[in-house]
Amino acid sequence: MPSDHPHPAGRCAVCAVRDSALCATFAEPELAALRAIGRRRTLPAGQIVVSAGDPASFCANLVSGVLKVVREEHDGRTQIVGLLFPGDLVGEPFVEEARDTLVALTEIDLCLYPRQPLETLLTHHPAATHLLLRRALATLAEARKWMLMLGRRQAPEKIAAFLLDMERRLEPAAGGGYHLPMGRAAMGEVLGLTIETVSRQLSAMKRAGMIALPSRRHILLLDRPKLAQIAG
Amino acid sequence: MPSDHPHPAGRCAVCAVRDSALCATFAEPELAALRAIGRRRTLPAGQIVVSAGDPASFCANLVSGVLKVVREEHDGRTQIVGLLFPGDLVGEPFVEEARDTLVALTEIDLCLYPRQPLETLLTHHPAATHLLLRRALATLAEARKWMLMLGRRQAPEKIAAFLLDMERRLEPAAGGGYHLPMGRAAMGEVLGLTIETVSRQLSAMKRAGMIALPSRRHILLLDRPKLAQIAG
DNA sequence: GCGCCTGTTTGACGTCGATCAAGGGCGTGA
DNA sequence: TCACGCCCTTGATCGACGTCAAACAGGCGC
Repeated sequence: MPSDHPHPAGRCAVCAVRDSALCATFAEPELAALRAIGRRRTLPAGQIVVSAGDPASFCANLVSGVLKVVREEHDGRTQIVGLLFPGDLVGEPFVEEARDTLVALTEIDLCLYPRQPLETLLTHHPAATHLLLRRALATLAEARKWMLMLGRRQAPEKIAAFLLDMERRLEPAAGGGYHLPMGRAAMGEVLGLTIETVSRQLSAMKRAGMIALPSRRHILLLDRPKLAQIAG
Repeated sequence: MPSDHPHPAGRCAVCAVRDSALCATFAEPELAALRAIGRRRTLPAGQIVVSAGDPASFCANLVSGVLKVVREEHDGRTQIVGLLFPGDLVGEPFVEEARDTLVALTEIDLCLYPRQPLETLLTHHPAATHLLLRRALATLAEARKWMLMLGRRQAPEKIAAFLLDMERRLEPAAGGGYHLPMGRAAMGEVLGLTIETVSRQLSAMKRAGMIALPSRRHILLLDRPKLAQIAG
Protein backbone atom coordinates (compact mmCIF):
# COMPACT_ATOMS: atom_id res chain seq x y z
CA MET A 1 0.00 0.00 0.00
CA PRO A 2 1.99 3.00 -1.21
CA SER A 3 1.25 6.05 0.85
CA ASP A 4 0.25 8.30 -2.00
CA HIS A 5 -1.76 6.81 -4.76
CA PRO A 6 -2.28 9.25 -7.59
CA HIS A 7 -4.71 8.50 -10.37
CA PRO A 8 -3.08 10.17 -13.37
CA ALA A 9 -4.65 9.96 -16.76
CA GLY A 10 -1.51 8.56 -18.43
CA ARG A 11 -1.36 4.81 -18.98
CA CYS A 12 1.38 2.35 -19.70
CA ALA A 13 1.46 0.95 -23.17
CA VAL A 14 2.37 -2.53 -22.02
CA CYS A 15 0.04 -3.24 -19.21
CA ALA A 16 -2.48 -0.40 -19.22
CA VAL A 17 -1.81 0.78 -15.68
CA ARG A 18 -0.94 4.21 -14.49
CA ASP A 19 2.34 6.07 -14.80
CA SER A 20 3.65 4.95 -11.45
CA ALA A 21 3.92 1.41 -12.80
CA LEU A 22 7.25 -0.14 -13.56
CA CYS A 23 6.94 0.17 -17.31
CA ALA A 24 6.32 3.92 -17.07
CA THR A 25 10.05 4.49 -16.71
CA PHE A 26 10.99 2.94 -20.01
CA ALA A 27 11.32 4.50 -23.41
CA GLU A 28 10.50 2.63 -26.60
CA PRO A 29 13.36 0.10 -26.94
CA GLU A 30 13.07 -0.94 -23.31
CA LEU A 31 9.31 -1.09 -23.57
CA ALA A 32 9.69 -3.62 -26.33
CA ALA A 33 11.92 -5.71 -24.09
CA LEU A 34 9.45 -5.50 -21.27
CA ARG A 35 6.58 -6.33 -23.56
CA ALA A 36 8.52 -9.35 -24.73
CA ILE A 37 8.76 -10.86 -21.24
CA GLY A 38 5.35 -9.72 -19.94
CA ARG A 39 2.30 -12.00 -20.00
CA ARG A 40 -1.23 -10.90 -19.22
CA ARG A 41 -3.33 -13.10 -16.99
CA THR A 42 -6.78 -12.83 -15.44
CA LEU A 43 -7.59 -14.62 -12.19
CA PRO A 44 -10.94 -14.98 -10.42
CA ALA A 45 -11.73 -13.63 -6.95
CA GLY A 46 -10.53 -15.94 -4.19
CA GLN A 47 -7.70 -17.37 -6.25
CA ILE A 48 -4.40 -17.85 -4.47
CA VAL A 49 -1.71 -16.20 -6.59
CA VAL A 50 1.29 -17.33 -4.55
CA SER A 51 1.52 -19.35 -1.35
CA ALA A 52 4.07 -18.53 1.34
CA GLY A 53 7.08 -20.76 0.85
CA ASP A 54 6.59 -21.24 -2.89
CA PRO A 55 9.58 -20.50 -5.09
CA ALA A 56 8.97 -16.93 -6.26
CA SER A 57 9.43 -17.29 -10.02
CA PHE A 58 7.73 -14.09 -11.10
CA CYS A 59 6.72 -10.56 -10.27
CA ALA A 60 3.78 -8.72 -11.78
CA ASN A 61 2.05 -5.43 -12.18
CA LEU A 62 -1.49 -5.40 -10.90
CA VAL A 63 -3.58 -4.04 -13.76
CA SER A 64 -6.99 -4.21 -12.13
CA GLY A 65 -8.59 -5.65 -9.01
CA VAL A 66 -7.37 -5.94 -5.42
CA LEU A 67 -4.98 -8.42 -3.79
CA LYS A 68 -4.32 -9.16 -0.13
CA VAL A 69 -0.85 -9.93 1.24
CA VAL A 70 -1.25 -12.41 4.09
CA ARG A 71 1.34 -13.46 6.62
CA GLU A 72 0.65 -16.52 8.73
CA GLU A 73 1.77 -17.72 12.18
CA HIS A 74 2.82 -21.29 12.73
CA ASP A 75 -0.39 -21.87 14.63
CA GLY A 76 -2.63 -20.58 11.85
CA ARG A 77 -3.34 -17.04 13.03
CA THR A 78 -3.14 -14.71 10.07
CA GLN A 79 -2.57 -11.00 9.53
CA ILE A 80 -3.04 -9.09 6.31
CA VAL A 81 0.18 -7.06 5.99
CA GLY A 82 -0.67 -5.29 2.76
CA LEU A 83 -3.37 -4.61 0.21
CA LEU A 84 -2.41 -4.20 -3.44
CA PHE A 85 -4.31 -1.93 -5.80
CA PRO A 86 -3.99 -1.32 -9.56
CA GLY A 87 -0.49 -0.15 -10.44
CA ASP A 88 1.13 -1.86 -7.46
CA LEU A 89 3.97 -4.31 -7.79
CA VAL A 90 2.99 -7.91 -7.02
CA GLY A 91 5.67 -10.11 -5.49
CA GLU A 92 9.18 -9.21 -4.38
CA PRO A 93 12.13 -9.02 -6.74
CA PHE A 94 15.43 -10.55 -5.51
CA VAL A 95 13.62 -12.96 -3.22
CA GLU A 96 13.86 -16.67 -3.92
CA GLU A 97 10.97 -17.83 -1.79
CA ALA A 98 7.66 -16.08 -1.23
CA ARG A 99 7.31 -14.88 2.36
CA ASP A 100 3.62 -14.12 2.11
CA THR A 101 0.54 -15.61 0.56
CA LEU A 102 -1.11 -13.46 -2.10
CA VAL A 103 -4.84 -13.88 -2.62
CA ALA A 104 -7.10 -12.15 -5.15
CA LEU A 105 -9.91 -10.36 -3.32
CA THR A 106 -11.67 -9.48 -6.56
CA GLU A 107 -11.18 -10.70 -10.08
CA ILE A 108 -7.70 -9.45 -10.96
CA ASP A 109 -5.77 -8.71 -14.07
CA LEU A 110 -2.00 -9.19 -13.91
CA CYS A 111 0.91 -8.42 -16.17
CA LEU A 112 3.38 -11.15 -15.23
CA TYR A 113 7.17 -10.87 -15.55
CA PRO A 114 9.38 -13.91 -14.97
CA ARG A 115 11.80 -12.86 -12.27
CA GLN A 116 15.04 -13.72 -14.02
CA PRO A 117 14.48 -11.63 -17.17
CA LEU A 118 12.99 -8.84 -15.08
CA GLU A 119 16.02 -8.68 -12.80
CA THR A 120 18.34 -8.71 -15.78
CA LEU A 121 16.35 -5.88 -17.29
CA LEU A 122 16.52 -3.94 -14.00
CA THR A 123 20.29 -4.31 -13.96
CA HIS A 124 20.50 -2.56 -17.31
CA HIS A 125 18.03 0.19 -16.42
CA PRO A 126 19.04 2.03 -13.25
CA ALA A 127 16.00 4.29 -13.55
CA ALA A 128 13.75 1.28 -13.04
CA THR A 129 15.68 0.21 -9.95
CA HIS A 130 15.39 3.74 -8.68
CA LEU A 131 11.63 3.67 -9.17
CA LEU A 132 11.35 0.36 -7.36
CA LEU A 133 13.39 1.79 -4.49
CA ARG A 134 11.07 4.74 -4.13
CA ARG A 135 8.09 2.45 -4.14
CA ALA A 136 9.63 0.12 -1.60
CA LEU A 137 10.30 3.10 0.68
CA ALA A 138 6.72 4.31 0.27
CA THR A 139 5.40 0.84 1.05
CA LEU A 140 7.63 0.71 4.12
CA ALA A 141 6.28 4.04 5.34
CA GLU A 142 2.77 2.70 4.86
CA ALA A 143 3.60 -0.49 6.77
CA ARG A 144 4.91 1.61 9.63
CA LYS A 145 1.74 3.69 9.72
CA TRP A 146 -0.11 0.42 9.92
CA MET A 147 2.11 -0.74 12.80
CA LEU A 148 1.12 2.30 14.77
CA MET A 149 -2.52 1.42 14.19
CA LEU A 150 -2.10 -2.21 15.16
CA GLY A 151 -0.06 -1.46 18.23
CA ARG A 152 -1.81 1.51 19.71
CA ARG A 153 -5.29 2.11 18.38
CA GLN A 154 -8.61 0.89 19.70
CA ALA A 155 -11.24 -0.87 17.62
CA PRO A 156 -13.36 2.22 16.74
CA GLU A 157 -10.26 4.15 15.64
CA LYS A 158 -9.10 1.23 13.50
CA ILE A 159 -12.46 0.88 11.79
CA ALA A 160 -12.88 4.60 11.14
CA ALA A 161 -9.35 4.91 9.73
CA PHE A 162 -9.89 1.86 7.56
CA LEU A 163 -13.16 3.13 6.11
CA LEU A 164 -11.61 6.50 5.25
CA ASP A 165 -8.53 4.84 3.78
CA MET A 166 -10.58 2.57 1.56
CA GLU A 167 -12.57 5.50 0.27
CA ARG A 168 -9.34 7.13 -0.88
CA ARG A 169 -8.20 4.01 -2.64
CA LEU A 170 -11.29 2.60 -4.27
CA GLU A 171 -13.42 3.75 -7.17
CA PRO A 172 -16.66 5.42 -6.10
CA ALA A 173 -19.63 3.06 -6.48
CA ALA A 174 -22.80 3.81 -8.39
CA GLY A 175 -25.13 5.54 -5.93
CA GLY A 176 -22.27 7.01 -3.87
CA GLY A 177 -19.95 5.42 -1.37
CA TYR A 178 -17.83 2.48 -2.44
CA HIS A 179 -17.82 -1.26 -2.74
CA LEU A 180 -15.49 -3.03 -0.30
CA PRO A 181 -13.38 -5.70 -1.99
CA MET A 182 -13.53 -7.92 1.10
CA GLY A 183 -15.81 -9.31 3.76
CA ARG A 184 -15.83 -8.71 7.52
CA ALA A 185 -13.33 -11.49 8.15
CA ALA A 186 -10.69 -9.89 5.93
CA MET A 187 -11.33 -6.49 7.52
CA GLY A 188 -10.56 -8.14 10.82
CA GLU A 189 -7.38 -9.63 9.38
CA VAL A 190 -6.27 -6.20 8.24
CA LEU A 191 -7.00 -4.47 11.54
CA GLY A 192 -6.01 -7.17 14.00
CA LEU A 193 -9.60 -7.64 15.20
CA THR A 194 -12.10 -10.50 15.21
CA ILE A 195 -14.97 -10.59 12.77
CA GLU A 196 -17.42 -10.03 15.63
CA THR A 197 -15.68 -6.87 16.79
CA VAL A 198 -15.63 -5.53 13.23
CA SER A 199 -19.30 -6.26 12.86
CA ARG A 200 -20.21 -4.66 16.16
CA GLN A 201 -18.24 -1.51 15.44
CA LEU A 202 -19.84 -1.14 12.02
CA SER A 203 -23.28 -1.62 13.56
CA ALA A 204 -22.53 1.00 16.20
CA MET A 205 -21.38 3.51 13.58
CA LYS A 206 -24.48 2.80 11.54
CA ARG A 207 -26.67 3.30 14.62
CA ALA A 208 -24.85 6.59 15.27
CA GLY A 209 -25.63 7.73 11.72
CA MET A 210 -22.00 7.99 10.73
CA ILE A 211 -22.20 5.42 7.97
CA ALA A 212 -24.83 3.54 6.00
CA LEU A 213 -24.63 -0.06 4.81
CA PRO A 214 -27.04 -0.49 1.88
CA SER A 215 -25.64 -3.96 1.35
CA ARG A 216 -22.96 -6.00 3.06
CA ARG A 217 -20.05 -4.62 1.11
CA HIS A 218 -21.44 -1.28 0.04
CA ILE A 219 -20.20 1.47 2.35
CA LEU A 220 -21.55 5.03 2.53
CA LEU A 221 -19.72 7.55 4.67
CA LEU A 222 -22.31 9.98 6.03
CA ASP A 223 -20.28 11.90 8.59
CA ARG A 224 -16.71 12.14 7.41
CA PRO A 225 -15.63 14.76 9.97
CA LYS A 226 -16.83 12.59 12.82
CA LEU A 227 -15.10 9.54 11.34
CA ALA A 228 -11.89 11.51 10.88
CA GLN A 229 -12.11 12.66 14.47
CA ILE A 230 -12.49 9.08 15.71
CA ALA A 231 -9.69 7.91 13.41
CA GLY A 232 -7.47 10.60 14.96
CA MET B 1 15.44 -3.90 11.63
CA PRO B 2 16.66 -5.82 8.57
CA SER B 3 15.61 -9.43 8.69
CA ASP B 4 19.04 -10.97 8.39
CA HIS B 5 21.89 -9.29 10.09
CA PRO B 6 25.20 -10.93 9.29
CA HIS B 7 28.33 -9.96 11.13
CA PRO B 8 31.04 -10.35 8.51
CA ALA B 9 34.60 -9.61 9.33
CA GLY B 10 35.07 -7.17 6.43
CA ARG B 11 34.69 -3.50 7.22
CA CYS B 12 34.12 -0.39 5.17
CA ALA B 13 37.09 1.86 4.77
CA VAL B 14 35.03 5.02 5.09
CA CYS B 15 32.87 4.45 8.08
CA ALA B 16 34.16 1.27 9.67
CA VAL B 17 30.92 -0.66 9.44
CA ARG B 18 30.29 -4.04 7.97
CA ASP B 19 30.06 -5.01 4.29
CA SER B 20 26.32 -4.59 4.08
CA ALA B 21 26.76 -0.85 4.52
CA LEU B 22 26.25 1.52 1.65
CA CYS B 23 29.92 2.19 1.04
CA ALA B 24 30.66 -1.51 0.66
CA THR B 25 29.44 -1.35 -2.94
CA PHE B 26 31.95 1.21 -4.05
CA ALA B 27 35.38 0.76 -5.51
CA GLU B 28 38.23 3.17 -4.86
CA PRO B 29 37.24 6.25 -6.91
CA GLU B 30 33.67 6.19 -5.58
CA LEU B 31 34.90 5.58 -2.07
CA ALA B 32 36.87 8.79 -2.34
CA ALA B 33 33.72 10.64 -3.37
CA LEU B 34 31.77 9.13 -0.50
CA ARG B 35 34.55 9.91 1.92
CA ALA B 36 34.48 13.49 0.68
CA ILE B 37 30.84 14.00 1.60
CA GLY B 38 30.76 11.86 4.78
CA ARG B 39 31.17 13.36 8.25
CA ARG B 40 31.63 11.37 11.42
CA ARG B 41 29.65 12.39 14.46
CA THR B 42 29.18 11.00 17.97
CA LEU B 43 25.96 11.61 19.90
CA PRO B 44 25.14 10.76 23.52
CA ALA B 45 22.38 8.36 24.61
CA GLY B 46 18.96 10.02 24.70
CA GLN B 47 19.83 12.54 22.01
CA ILE B 48 17.15 13.21 19.40
CA VAL B 49 18.77 12.82 16.00
CA VAL B 50 15.81 13.96 13.90
CA SER B 51 12.31 15.02 14.90
CA ALA B 52 9.27 14.05 12.86
CA GLY B 53 8.44 16.93 10.54
CA ASP B 54 11.97 18.27 10.34
CA PRO B 55 13.39 18.83 6.87
CA ALA B 56 15.43 15.68 6.21
CA SER B 57 18.73 17.13 5.08
CA PHE B 58 20.92 14.07 5.59
CA CYS B 59 21.15 10.33 5.73
CA ALA B 60 23.74 8.38 7.68
CA ASN B 61 25.29 5.05 8.32
CA LEU B 62 25.06 3.92 11.90
CA VAL B 63 28.59 2.96 12.87
CA SER B 64 27.95 1.96 16.46
CA GLY B 65 25.14 2.12 19.01
CA VAL B 66 21.40 1.68 18.71
CA LEU B 67 18.68 4.07 17.50
CA LYS B 68 14.92 3.90 17.83
CA VAL B 69 12.54 4.99 15.08
CA VAL B 70 9.44 6.43 16.72
CA ARG B 71 6.14 7.28 15.11
CA GLU B 72 3.69 9.42 17.03
CA GLU B 73 -0.11 9.79 17.02
CA HIS B 74 -1.67 13.22 17.13
CA ASP B 75 -2.72 12.54 20.70
CA GLY B 76 0.78 11.64 21.84
CA ARG B 77 0.61 7.85 21.81
CA THR B 78 3.85 6.53 20.37
CA GLN B 79 5.01 3.35 18.70
CA ILE B 80 8.56 2.33 17.94
CA VAL B 81 8.41 1.21 14.30
CA GLY B 82 12.05 0.26 13.94
CA LEU B 83 15.31 -0.25 15.77
CA LEU B 84 18.56 0.56 13.99
CA PHE B 85 21.78 -1.33 14.64
CA PRO B 86 25.35 -0.80 13.40
CA GLY B 87 25.47 -0.91 9.61
CA ASP B 88 21.87 0.21 9.17
CA LEU B 89 20.89 3.22 7.12
CA VAL B 90 19.67 6.15 9.18
CA GLY B 91 17.02 8.37 7.58
CA GLU B 92 15.24 7.96 4.27
CA PRO B 93 16.70 9.08 0.97
CA PHE B 94 14.32 10.88 -1.43
CA VAL B 95 12.14 12.12 1.38
CA GLU B 96 11.97 15.85 2.04
CA GLU B 97 10.49 15.73 5.51
CA ALA B 98 11.22 13.22 8.26
CA ARG B 99 8.20 11.05 9.02
CA ASP B 100 9.62 9.62 12.21
CA THR B 101 11.59 10.78 15.19
CA LEU B 102 14.99 9.15 15.61
CA VAL B 103 16.40 8.89 19.10
CA ALA B 104 19.74 7.47 20.23
CA LEU B 105 19.17 4.69 22.76
CA THR B 106 22.88 4.38 23.49
CA GLU B 107 25.79 6.61 22.63
CA ILE B 108 25.94 6.40 18.85
CA ASP B 109 28.50 6.97 16.18
CA LEU B 110 27.22 8.18 12.81
CA CYS B 111 28.71 8.69 9.38
CA LEU B 112 26.58 11.52 8.00
CA TYR B 113 25.91 12.16 4.31
CA PRO B 114 24.13 15.33 3.19
CA ARG B 115 21.14 14.11 1.20
CA GLN B 116 21.74 16.07 -1.99
CA PRO B 117 25.30 14.87 -2.71
CA LEU B 118 24.33 11.36 -1.63
CA GLU B 119 21.40 11.25 -4.06
CA THR B 120 23.58 12.58 -6.84
CA LEU B 121 26.12 9.91 -6.06
CA LEU B 122 23.41 7.25 -6.07
CA THR B 123 22.25 8.38 -9.51
CA HIS B 124 25.70 7.68 -10.89
CA HIS B 125 26.13 4.34 -9.14
CA PRO B 126 23.28 1.96 -9.95
CA ALA B 127 24.86 -0.73 -7.78
CA ALA B 128 24.36 1.46 -4.73
CA THR B 129 20.72 2.05 -5.61
CA HIS B 130 20.36 -1.68 -6.03
CA LEU B 131 21.82 -2.27 -2.59
CA LEU B 132 19.49 0.28 -1.04
CA LEU B 133 16.56 -1.41 -2.75
CA ARG B 134 17.46 -4.77 -1.29
CA ARG B 135 17.80 -3.24 2.12
CA ALA B 136 14.51 -1.44 1.84
CA LEU B 137 12.83 -4.71 0.88
CA ALA B 138 14.45 -6.49 3.83
CA THR B 139 13.32 -3.72 6.18
CA LEU B 140 9.82 -3.97 4.75
CA ALA B 141 9.75 -7.72 5.36
CA GLU B 142 10.87 -7.09 8.91
CA ALA B 143 8.17 -4.45 9.42
CA ARG B 144 5.57 -6.94 8.21
CA LYS B 145 6.78 -9.59 10.62
CA TRP B 146 6.41 -6.98 13.30
CA MET B 147 2.87 -6.18 12.15
CA LEU B 148 1.92 -9.80 12.66
CA MET B 149 3.27 -9.59 16.19
CA LEU B 150 1.47 -6.36 16.99
CA GLY B 151 -1.81 -7.47 15.50
CA ARG B 152 -2.09 -11.04 16.64
CA ARG B 153 0.22 -11.98 19.46
CA GLN B 154 -0.39 -11.93 23.19
CA ALA B 155 1.91 -10.27 25.70
CA PRO B 156 3.98 -13.37 26.64
CA GLU B 157 4.59 -14.21 22.98
CA LYS B 158 5.66 -10.64 22.26
CA ILE B 159 8.10 -10.56 25.16
CA ALA B 160 9.63 -13.95 24.38
CA ALA B 161 10.04 -13.09 20.69
CA PHE B 162 11.58 -9.75 21.61
CA LEU B 163 14.11 -11.24 24.01
CA LEU B 164 15.21 -13.83 21.45
CA ASP B 165 15.40 -11.21 18.72
CA MET B 166 17.56 -8.90 20.82
CA GLU B 167 19.93 -11.74 21.60
CA ARG B 168 20.50 -12.26 17.87
CA ARG B 169 21.16 -8.59 17.30
CA LEU B 170 23.22 -7.47 20.25
CA GLU B 171 26.75 -8.21 21.31
CA PRO B 172 27.02 -10.76 24.12
CA ALA B 173 27.67 -9.09 27.49
CA ALA B 174 30.47 -9.94 29.86
CA GLY B 175 29.16 -12.76 32.06
CA GLY B 176 26.76 -14.09 29.40
CA GLY B 177 23.45 -12.77 28.20
CA TYR B 178 23.28 -9.27 26.81
CA HIS B 179 22.74 -5.68 27.78
CA LEU B 180 19.42 -4.21 26.60
CA PRO B 181 19.87 -0.78 25.01
CA MET B 182 16.54 0.42 26.42
CA GLY B 183 14.35 0.48 29.50
CA ARG B 184 10.95 -1.12 30.11
CA ALA B 185 9.08 1.85 28.66
CA ALA B 186 10.80 1.55 25.27
CA MET B 187 10.21 -2.21 25.27
CA GLY B 188 6.54 -1.43 25.68
CA GLU B 189 6.71 1.06 22.81
CA VAL B 190 8.24 -1.61 20.59
CA LEU B 191 5.70 -4.29 21.47
CA GLY B 192 2.55 -2.23 21.81
CA LEU B 193 2.30 -2.89 25.54
CA THR B 194 2.36 -0.76 28.69
CA ILE B 195 5.40 -0.60 30.93
CA GLU B 196 3.48 -2.47 33.64
CA THR B 197 2.64 -5.38 31.38
CA VAL B 198 6.24 -5.63 30.21
CA SER B 199 7.44 -5.66 33.80
CA ARG B 200 4.90 -8.28 34.87
CA GLN B 201 5.74 -10.58 31.99
CA LEU B 202 9.46 -10.34 32.69
CA SER B 203 8.84 -11.06 36.36
CA ALA B 204 6.72 -14.07 35.47
CA MET B 205 9.42 -15.44 33.15
CA LYS B 206 12.02 -14.90 35.82
CA ARG B 207 9.85 -16.70 38.38
CA ALA B 208 9.44 -19.56 35.89
CA GLY B 209 13.22 -19.81 35.56
CA MET B 210 13.22 -18.99 31.87
CA ILE B 211 15.32 -15.86 32.23
CA ALA B 212 17.47 -14.14 34.81
CA LEU B 213 17.78 -10.39 35.39
CA PRO B 214 21.08 -9.70 37.17
CA SER B 215 20.43 -6.00 36.71
CA ARG B 216 17.65 -3.99 35.12
CA ARG B 217 19.00 -4.09 31.61
CA HIS B 218 21.10 -7.22 31.77
CA ILE B 219 19.20 -10.18 30.31
CA LEU B 220 20.15 -13.84 30.61
CA LEU B 221 18.19 -16.40 28.63
CA LEU B 222 18.14 -19.61 30.66
CA ASP B 223 15.58 -21.68 28.76
CA ARG B 224 15.79 -20.82 25.08
CA PRO B 225 13.64 -23.75 23.87
CA LYS B 226 10.83 -22.74 26.20
CA LEU B 227 11.11 -19.09 25.14
CA ALA B 228 11.09 -20.13 21.47
CA GLN B 229 8.01 -22.24 22.10
CA ILE B 230 6.20 -19.31 23.72
CA ALA B 231 7.33 -16.97 20.94
CA GLY B 232 5.86 -19.42 18.43
C1' DG C 1 -41.65 -20.58 -3.15
C1' DC C 2 -38.52 -23.58 -0.24
C1' DG C 3 -34.48 -25.12 1.82
C1' DC C 4 -29.66 -24.73 2.15
C1' DC C 5 -25.22 -22.56 2.47
C1' DT C 6 -22.35 -18.92 3.61
C1' DG C 7 -21.44 -14.72 5.69
C1' DT C 8 -23.06 -11.52 9.15
C1' DT C 9 -25.21 -9.90 13.28
C1' DT C 10 -26.26 -10.05 18.06
C1' DG C 11 -26.00 -11.63 22.80
C1' DA C 12 -23.77 -13.52 27.08
C1' DC C 13 -19.70 -14.24 29.24
C1' DG C 14 -14.68 -14.61 30.23
C1' DT C 15 -10.03 -12.97 29.94
C1' DC C 16 -6.14 -10.26 29.03
C1' DG C 17 -4.03 -6.18 29.40
C1' DA C 18 -4.74 -1.10 30.55
C1' DT C 19 -5.34 1.94 34.23
C1' DC C 20 -4.90 3.68 38.79
C1' DA C 21 -2.28 3.64 42.88
C1' DA C 22 1.33 2.28 46.10
C1' DG C 23 5.46 0.60 47.20
C1' DG C 24 10.50 -0.84 46.30
C1' DG C 25 15.67 -0.45 44.60
C1' DC C 26 19.33 1.86 43.25
C1' DG C 27 22.27 5.52 41.81
C1' DT C 28 23.54 10.35 42.72
C1' DG C 29 24.70 14.24 45.28
C1' DA C 30 24.71 16.79 49.57
C1' DT D 1 24.89 8.22 55.50
C1' DC D 2 20.81 10.06 54.21
C1' DA D 3 17.56 12.01 51.08
C1' DC D 4 15.91 12.65 46.64
C1' DG D 5 14.61 11.17 42.02
C1' DC D 6 14.03 7.91 38.58
C1' DC D 7 12.77 3.57 37.08
C1' DC D 8 10.83 -0.45 37.98
C1' DT D 9 7.73 -3.66 40.37
C1' DT D 10 3.51 -5.19 42.41
C1' DG D 11 -1.34 -5.07 43.54
C1' DA D 12 -6.37 -4.00 42.78
C1' DT D 13 -9.72 -2.87 39.62
C1' DC D 14 -11.90 -1.93 35.23
C1' DG D 15 -13.00 -2.18 30.55
C1' DA D 16 -12.30 -3.61 25.81
C1' DC D 17 -12.11 -7.22 23.02
C1' DG D 18 -12.06 -12.23 22.28
C1' DT D 19 -14.73 -16.43 22.63
C1' DC D 20 -18.69 -19.25 22.40
C1' DA D 21 -23.21 -19.80 20.82
C1' DA D 22 -27.30 -18.82 18.48
C1' DA D 23 -30.22 -16.26 15.41
C1' DC D 24 -30.53 -13.93 11.03
C1' DA D 25 -30.17 -12.47 5.99
C1' DG D 26 -29.19 -12.78 1.34
C1' DG D 27 -27.99 -15.65 -2.80
C1' DC D 28 -28.72 -19.85 -5.30
C1' DG D 29 -30.25 -24.30 -6.88
C1' DC D 30 -34.19 -27.04 -6.92
